[in-house]
Amino acid sequence: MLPDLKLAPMRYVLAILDAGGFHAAARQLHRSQPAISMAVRDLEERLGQPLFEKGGGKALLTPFGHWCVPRFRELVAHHDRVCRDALAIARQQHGRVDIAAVPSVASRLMPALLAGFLQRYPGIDISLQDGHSERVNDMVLKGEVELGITSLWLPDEALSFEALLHDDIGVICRDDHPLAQQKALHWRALKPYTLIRNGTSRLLEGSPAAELLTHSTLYISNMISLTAMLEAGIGVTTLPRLAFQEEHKRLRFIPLATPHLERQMGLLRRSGQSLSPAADAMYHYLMAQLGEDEKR
Amino acid sequence: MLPDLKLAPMRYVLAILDAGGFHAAARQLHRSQPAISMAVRDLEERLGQPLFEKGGGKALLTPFGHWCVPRFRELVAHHDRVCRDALAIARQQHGRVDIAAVPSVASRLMPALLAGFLQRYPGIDISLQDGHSERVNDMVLKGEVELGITSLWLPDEALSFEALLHDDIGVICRDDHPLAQQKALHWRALKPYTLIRNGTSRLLEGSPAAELLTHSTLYISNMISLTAMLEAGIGVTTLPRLAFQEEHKRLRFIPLATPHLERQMGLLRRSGQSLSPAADAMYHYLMAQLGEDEKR
DNA sequence: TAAAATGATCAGTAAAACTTACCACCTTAA
DNA sequence: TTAAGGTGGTAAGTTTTACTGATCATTTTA
Repeated sequence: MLPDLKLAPMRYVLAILDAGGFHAAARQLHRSQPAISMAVRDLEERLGQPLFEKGGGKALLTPFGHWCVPRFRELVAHHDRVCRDALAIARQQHGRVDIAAVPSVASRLMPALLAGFLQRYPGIDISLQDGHSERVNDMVLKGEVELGITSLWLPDEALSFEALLHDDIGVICRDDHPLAQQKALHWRALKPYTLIRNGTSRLLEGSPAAELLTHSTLYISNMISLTAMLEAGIGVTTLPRLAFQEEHKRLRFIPLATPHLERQMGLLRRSGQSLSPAADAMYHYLMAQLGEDEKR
Repeated sequence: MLPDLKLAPMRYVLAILDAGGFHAAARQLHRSQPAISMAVRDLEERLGQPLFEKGGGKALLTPFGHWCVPRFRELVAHHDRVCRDALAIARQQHGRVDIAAVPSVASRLMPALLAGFLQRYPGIDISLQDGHSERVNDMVLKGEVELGITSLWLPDEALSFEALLHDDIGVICRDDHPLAQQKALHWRALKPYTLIRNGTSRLLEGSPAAELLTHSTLYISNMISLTAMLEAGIGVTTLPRLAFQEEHKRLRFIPLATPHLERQMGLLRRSGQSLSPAADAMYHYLMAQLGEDEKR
């Protein structure tokens, strides 16, 4: 019923009009002139009506041709628009990535990383939101974001995790605290002091230092409240180094030497679901940037 | 720069989604399954990004595929719409004809003809306007209408005329007029009577009867005024038979036997300019209908 | 665990699109 | 007038593209 009209002959028709003749169109399209003639004739046969007047020496449209040409123009323009947009996205010149990151990464690492990414891929829109590790995990799993930066949580069938960097656990205390001058600590050195637990305290679980948690009576989830407590000298806490905000002048970070604890930070994505071109660019960019940092 | 993305592979992609798989799509499209696979792979290569997830057994879209598919849908739908409309016009299922006709034809012949045409081509819009022969000529020449029905005026390079029917010239008089009972007349029989000239009187020119015009002092262009004059018994006039309105009970039409005068009615169109499909249908319809009438 | 799906691959083939060479026609300029 | 330079159309042959049929590797279903 519908003879499948191809776009190329329509392009030829438009070129004939724009260039003002079959020969001129052929030159413009880098085709031979007979190719144009034959394609146009074929198109006319499919339509069942001529598009060009046959008699005169010049290329003039029939009334039917006059009706067709504007629609051909629109259709070809539509086609080109779709192609251009699709290619721009495929080539990562446009697009959008939604990322989630654990607060420490989001605030300490991402600003510099995203600045570099934006420079490299000026057309890509980025959305970054932070959340604790379970939330990041969940957002990736539910497809709310394509990429997550978090410490490895539960290994999951539906998620794939690529390690990026290690983040050492240490103790945070005020500069006048007895431990403040130490270079490294054994976990037992903490026993005499008040330990404030926080969201990252679970990183101690499964290690000898877990014993400390059982004696702790204070839990603060909010980082601002936590630093306020520490600055007030109420006690000490453990944090990954990245989560320690160096701008607090009176607080010190002392690495925990025994046991040596670290959290593994990495890129989380859904397995079995490939990334959008933009997210793919982000994925490889982060791997390259942070993998490099790791080597130093 | 722009790899020319063809519509067929886009159709394949859509069919894969609709049918739920490569095999099902192949069946639906009456193609072999490898044809689908290869076309999709080619499309993906042109875009530079896969559209379908490769791992799993099922046909699932990548995020990039999800972005592309709605645009492919729109584009394909646009293409089909243009094709369908163009074919409908080419096949004379839609379209528009503008016609002009001399008043006698417009009022006496066209109603029945157009009724038949409308029945045969229900989708075609028709515009009919009347005017005297020079005006019809002019409208065709200026492209205001595609077809004109008129008596041959000046043979013109830019116009082509196809004869349709002969229209005999006769005399119109009231039923109580001395000539009213005649079957046919010689022009000299009119000499004693008042001759009212009208727009068609020029048809007498170039014949012996032209002498009558020189003695006529009354010219009425409007047909309603003319019949009123005739019914009032003011005089007689000459008219082509078609222009004589038979519903005037007191008026008689007597053919002019010597000289036998007739106007040649025909279809006028621009030469060198082909007709729109709808006008072409009208052209051939009129030729067939009136040519047939002529034979009877 | 066999059977029946899925999609991918490869060689061969049929169809399309294109090129080269040539023709017929019209217009323009010497 | 003729010849040159333009128009587009035609025919044979070649390249490119699109497709089929047979076959394979996997995964899913029974």
